[in-house]
Amino acid sequence: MGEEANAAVRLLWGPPAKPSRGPKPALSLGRIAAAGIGIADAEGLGAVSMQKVAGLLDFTKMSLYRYVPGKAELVALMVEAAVGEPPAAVDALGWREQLTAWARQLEGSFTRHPWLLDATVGPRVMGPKELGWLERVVAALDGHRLTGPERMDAAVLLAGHVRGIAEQSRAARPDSPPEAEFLALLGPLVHRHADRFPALAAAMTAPDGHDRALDFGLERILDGLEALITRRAGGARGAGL
Amino acid sequence: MGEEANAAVRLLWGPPAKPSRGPKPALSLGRIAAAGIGIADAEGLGAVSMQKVAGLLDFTKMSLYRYVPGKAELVALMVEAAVGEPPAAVDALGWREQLTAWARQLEGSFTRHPWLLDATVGPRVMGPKELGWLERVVAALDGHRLTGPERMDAAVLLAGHVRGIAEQSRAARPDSPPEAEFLALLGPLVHRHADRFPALAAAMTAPDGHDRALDFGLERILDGLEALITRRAGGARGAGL
DNA sequence: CATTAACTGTGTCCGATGGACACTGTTCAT
DNA sequence: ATGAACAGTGTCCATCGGACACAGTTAATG
Repeated sequence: MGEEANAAVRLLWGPPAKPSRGPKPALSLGRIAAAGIGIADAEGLGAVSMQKVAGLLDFTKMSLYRYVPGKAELVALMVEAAVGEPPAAVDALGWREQLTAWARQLEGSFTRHPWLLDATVGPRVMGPKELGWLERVVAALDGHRLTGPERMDAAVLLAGHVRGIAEQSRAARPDSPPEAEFLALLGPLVHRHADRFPALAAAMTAPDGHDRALDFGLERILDGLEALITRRAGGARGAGL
Repeated sequence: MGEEANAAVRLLWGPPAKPSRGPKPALSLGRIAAAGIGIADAEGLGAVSMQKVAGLLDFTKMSLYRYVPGKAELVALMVEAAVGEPPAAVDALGWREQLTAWARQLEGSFTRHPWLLDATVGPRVMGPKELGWLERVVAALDGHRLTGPERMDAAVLLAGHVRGIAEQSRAARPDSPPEAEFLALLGPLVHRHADRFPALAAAMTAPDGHDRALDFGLERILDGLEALITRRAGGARGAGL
């Protein structure tokens, strides 16, 4: 059990390379991942196939299997390379500012590589960079009397929000590899059935720009966290535990 | 453009059936969707193929195409059937209680049908039931001086949180169709590289039960929304606009 | 009642996918 | 120099979604 998972771990966490006997590898994990990212950026994750990646590098499909155990691991490498390094911790800033910058940067990654949304669903092995992003959130919340699980939960909350915003703004974008006008389809649909969706019909005026939408949720979350932090800091001791 | 999208709209929103001339259809959209859901529940969304669905109904693969234009629309039907009806609005309850119940019920749907997480990524046409869920959030926030886009943003925020929690708790479940022990893999990984992830290593004690994790984020979000609502209600008029 | 047009389900075929496996050729350690 | 380890290739396979032509069935029409 977990053979394949361990293979992914070795790829993402293992040593960068080991000198060996035979001919020198003409390819590298980095080049393979970059080729995959190029395809995914241009045509979506669904267009990434072993054939296309190999073709882009002027190699045969099967040669890739010398470097990567399978497609899942290829995608894992692509994700790890595409999320990039997490933003550096700036101790001078407060936790609110740090988390705000974190969320904006993460949203930027999702915008640059929309397929990241598809590639990061479901149980998977996270690479060091992806874990680094998580680390930054938890670290920013250190020293505020939040328990370990609470800090983790806050990170999940923040990441989930950014994901949701990125997904929504991707659907609204008119380019996108798959199709388009889904938002243009949704508007008339809601208004045509305004009797069944009165609140929606009333609320759907202009679709909030995704910057606004990101900031709205972000400020609600941070306000909620701040309330918890100040409550813990020393304020009312009566609020049970 | 949008031909296929319109086909999906017709399937999800169109009339239930129209009496016609030829032989009576032996199948129905409902049965087909149910068969697909059965497979997805048991083996994951990836295991859902036209062949398997047809086989489960003792039909040929191609017969399904008489009912459904393609696999994307099949999945759309499955989603619409699996999310189920949104919780009824209980006017007696406050918005906090309504949204809490909403989030818990949605999380329940994701738990019952983990593949919903995979099926609801990316731009797609939403069915009436899925839209109904959205409607309930927006309706619950009516009458609190929030703008239309703000209420929509709040819905996205809430839905994103539930998604995030569901995804995390799916990864932690030991059954799951694809693989397992990803969380069991993550723990040792973090602690082995505790130098690179000090905050994570400190915070990763016990993985918060998913009930706790859901409620944590939920309360932060609701606190944040409440702060905004009371601020709008009439309090400080000095907070610009 | 006979005809006909519409509709349903099936069989066959296709291109593309991920992957297994055996094979040739290259290179380094001995 | 020789042999083991390794890189890249070619061939093959099951499975996928889907196109298309066809035969069987049924209801509306005369």
